[in-house]
Amino acid sequence: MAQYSEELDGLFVALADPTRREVVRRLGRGPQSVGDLARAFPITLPSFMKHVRTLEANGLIRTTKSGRVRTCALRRERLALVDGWLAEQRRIWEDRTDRLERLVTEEEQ
Amino acid sequence: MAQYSEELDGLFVALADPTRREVVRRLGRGPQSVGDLARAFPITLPSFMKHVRTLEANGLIRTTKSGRVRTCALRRERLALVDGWLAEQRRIWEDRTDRLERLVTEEEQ
DNA sequence: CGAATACTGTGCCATAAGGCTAAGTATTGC
DNA sequence: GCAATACTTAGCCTTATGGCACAGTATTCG
Repeated sequence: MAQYSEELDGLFVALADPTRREVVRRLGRGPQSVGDLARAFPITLPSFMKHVRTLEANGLIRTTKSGRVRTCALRRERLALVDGWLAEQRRIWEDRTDRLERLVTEEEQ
Repeated sequence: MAQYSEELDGLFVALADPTRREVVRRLGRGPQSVGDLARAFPITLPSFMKHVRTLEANGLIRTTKSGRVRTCALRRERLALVDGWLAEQRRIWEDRTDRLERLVTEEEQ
């Protein structure tokens, strides 16, 4: 099970929930308070807060509290890690097709 | 909760497990039988088969049975959907920074 | 044909995930 | 200061997830 990454795992788990993915989408437009975000979803605040905590625990967002308001902001550099994993898969696949092509070319000779 | 996609949801859920992510990685190098794949993991075959079924149900792999051997192959075009979602987030963020920059530029005048 | 191989199906189990209500706590506005 | 606001905490519930053992089916090999 080479190449196991707990970090990547958390990121994918965090993104595996539609509510959390939508939060990420909204935060892409800029920071927002928990309350403002929550209003967009059909679940209770405590339930919503769990998602916020999950996102923060897995590093996808950063939150700060000022007075009674907690503000959330996206951490783009962490989304880049997911991107990196996908890029790796592409690279593996491309290496493979390159090898296959060489093989076919050689056989054609 | 605009923009909800059950398809994307399945893809992220499928990729949220390290075993399944590793299977995807291995299949990037080319198709492989369930048995050959399973040997790389410290779980029983029935447990491993669940992962295979999850991957197939969410469209990340295709499997075919010939004789008593089931062969798995990666569906790259489906990984591209995940890529697409990430690209969208990047686009949203870039639009936003463009707007912010315009704002800053205007204020500087 | 009989044994070995490669899954497949069933049922059980423990934990985690995601939701809720109800009751706090800390700030802010009147 | 008192009420409203904006979370927070706690506890509970249901379903989903990931793992297991054990037994079965279908192919293939000697």
